[in-house]
Amino acid sequence: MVPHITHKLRGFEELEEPAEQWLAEVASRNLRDVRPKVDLLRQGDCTGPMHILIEGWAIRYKTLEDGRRQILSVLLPGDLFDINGFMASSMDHSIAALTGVTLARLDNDFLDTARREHAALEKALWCDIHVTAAIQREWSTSLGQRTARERMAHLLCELYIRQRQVELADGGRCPFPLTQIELAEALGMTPVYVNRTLQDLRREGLVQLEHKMLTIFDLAQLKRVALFDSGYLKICDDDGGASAEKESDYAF
Amino acid sequence: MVPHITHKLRGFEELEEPAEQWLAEVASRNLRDVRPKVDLLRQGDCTGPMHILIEGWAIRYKTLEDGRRQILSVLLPGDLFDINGFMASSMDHSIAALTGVTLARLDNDFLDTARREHAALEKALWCDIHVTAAIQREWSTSLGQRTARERMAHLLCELYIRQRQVELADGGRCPFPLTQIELAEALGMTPVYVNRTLQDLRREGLVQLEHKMLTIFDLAQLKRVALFDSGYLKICDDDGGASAEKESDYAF
DNA sequence: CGAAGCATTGACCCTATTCAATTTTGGTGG
DNA sequence: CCACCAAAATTGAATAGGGTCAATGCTTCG
Repeated sequence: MVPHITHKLRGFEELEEPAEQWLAEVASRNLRDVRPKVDLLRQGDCTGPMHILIEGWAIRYKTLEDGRRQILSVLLPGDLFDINGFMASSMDHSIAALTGVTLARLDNDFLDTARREHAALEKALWCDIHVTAAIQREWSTSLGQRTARERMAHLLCELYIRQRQVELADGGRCPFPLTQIELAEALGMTPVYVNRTLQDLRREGLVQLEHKMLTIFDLAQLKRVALFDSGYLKICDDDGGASAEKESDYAF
Repeated sequence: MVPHITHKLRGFEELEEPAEQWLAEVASRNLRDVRPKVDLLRQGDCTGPMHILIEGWAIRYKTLEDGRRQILSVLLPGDLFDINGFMASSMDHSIAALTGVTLARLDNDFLDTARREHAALEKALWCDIHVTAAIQREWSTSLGQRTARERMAHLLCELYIRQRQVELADGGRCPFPLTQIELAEALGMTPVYVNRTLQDLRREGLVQLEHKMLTIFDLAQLKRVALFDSGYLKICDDDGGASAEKESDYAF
């Protein structure tokens, strides 16, 4: 049973067998389960140790004094946080479990050990950090420049492709536990308009969203709608007419 | 003549004399001047070596296929880029000189040397990276949740305070070379509305923006308008009624 | 002194918000 | 298995925040 993070890191660097074993081991030690909606780390807290999200979805978010909330990014199985947290400073944002989640807490020497003993893996970790920052920038671009419809399409593409990278999506279908309210907080729009926007996309036969599952009927077209430029995720990102076929063709 | 970056890093960690000397030296070697509006690094390029921005302003930005452009952040004197660039991957965004700028190119072993020989300085560099990421998140929050007026006020606060950290601002006044068009691209709004928003803030006696200089008449009030929570910059951030007085009181 | 870029203004319009009501879903306990 | 409740999804109508278009004035700089 290969953990999700391994799939993701393989996309960045070829990993040696010992590195994969070590990774699988640290990803199965110090596990902790957290119930849905619980904050893992709150704005103002001291930063904690590094973690891998093993199962479930989490979010980073920021709250304004008056209660408005912006979801800053979505953490999927295989994602790391908080890197760099080790330098005692305080959190500028919060992290919360969206669904029930399982976390693996990493030892403080995780990065050092990776550097010393598994060079390729360390490089892959840096790539991952780099991609994480690129995702953040893409969100800014979406929020600043894309219309509601484009933003929605873009987020659906991102979350589908990122899940595909960790083997959680296939044939145009993937888990999608975000409520419309949460989508609204991520996209900087109102729940009402999220609903209407989703209906438009559905009516056009592009996507379907029910029972916490997303189905993308036409990924290529959805990407066109989103002005989605896959470069920033730097990995497998084929599409082809029907998203069910042609699941290969890595850009890396 | 202490370089701007030294002022900033001092805000994060007490620096030893040898560290400061080394920093001043690397900040004065391998200098390069670039004219206004020139791209330093373009979307799709391979990432280059690390640099310090010595003088002038630069921007990170991202362009959509159809030409829409989002400014992702503003680089001020003393800012570093691109950290982590060393791992051969391609740029997901561009960096351009906004004004004429002076850059110092850093050797590839810059971070390693810092780690080996100037521990406090290395820590300060990590803090800086951390703050840079926090700024990015704050922009997302602005773009997603704040109104045009709040966003504008917030950006003015940010750029004033960041300049104060590198001794470029004082008594409510600082350089401000952004055009209204560029402000629009940073704030995700149109130039026309930027103009109207600025006029509102001016009419209320909060700010003035002319001859590439920003004057903030009432920082405390401007922050209130912006829902500005200074924690994310983790440094000097007093205000007090009139922003001209009481330039002390560090939060770090 | 001319031209290009930037700032400003007015009028109109549209995307997305607000408010409020209704229906559906999912989870819980009896 | 059904009844119940809270949370989420959906709908409609009215509205506002900010965009669009187009014209004019102002700078700056070669």
